[in-house]
Amino acid sequence: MIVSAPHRSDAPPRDPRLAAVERACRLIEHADEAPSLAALAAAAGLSTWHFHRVFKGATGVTPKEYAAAHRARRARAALENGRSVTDAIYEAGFASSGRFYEASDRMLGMTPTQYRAGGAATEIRFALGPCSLGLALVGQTTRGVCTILLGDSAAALRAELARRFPRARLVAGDRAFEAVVARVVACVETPTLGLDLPLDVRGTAFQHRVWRALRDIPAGTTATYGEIARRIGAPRAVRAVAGACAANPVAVAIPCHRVVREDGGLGGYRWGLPRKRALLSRESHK
DNA sequence: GGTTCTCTGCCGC
DNA sequence: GCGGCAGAGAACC
Repeated sequence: MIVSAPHRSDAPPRDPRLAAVERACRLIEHADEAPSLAALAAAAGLSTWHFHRVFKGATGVTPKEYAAAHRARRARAALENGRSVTDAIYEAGFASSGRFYEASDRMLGMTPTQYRAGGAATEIRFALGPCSLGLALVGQTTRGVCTILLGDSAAALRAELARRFPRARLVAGDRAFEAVVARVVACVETPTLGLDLPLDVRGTAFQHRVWRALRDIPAGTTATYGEIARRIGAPRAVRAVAGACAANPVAVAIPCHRVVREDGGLGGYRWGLPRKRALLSRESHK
């Protein structure tokens, strides 16, 4: 899901600008090569600059990001259908194989050949560590920390890990890995420390924007969902922001607990409101 | 490494 | 609400 874009089957949106954005999305999806900003704007009957703003306001991502995400989706689909890597490059509309390989790391998290083989090559080391909020499960790929889950039951956390990474090979962490867990636990106990470990988080372009904005919220302060939406330049995407917060794969490292409701309420928290409350109170007293 | 394209902040209508 | 510019940065060749 890249945008909360309206679907074709619905009644046509009353807002003609939304309709124009929708048409632009379809244009991007059906073109062999991503249409230029100027072409999209012309089709929408707006200036390039204004079209760009309207598009981003409605979808939360820029036309280019939308096109890139769509291209990535096409490449994934082609590879999943067992096409050769060369075919996938062609079908997804990449200009050259060099670009494709360059992009594939971000897009697939692995080389295209590995992805085609079912992603079995991804290995995630993980371990559980006790902390004052219960248990923390930390998972790490060769690139960085890919998941931090909080909970009370080791079995439930392991199940959650397997559910999130159904194709990965899950390997119990060794002694060396304990250090990583310790760092994460320290970050839970003293959230103001932050986590200086590399992260390996996958998400849509929109989710990455939100997550980046969350990491910019200073410890000890909070922001509202609406503020985050404005900071990423998508003031109307408040609900989508909340969705991206909920999809945060690395608790505490990306401080989604610092996002609260406009009315002063805490809002929700994937790992339970008591944990959100505890984290916030810890930060405010430092 | 130069050029083109994208993106955003700002202003004017 | 919309157009337009400037300037920075990214993408491209």
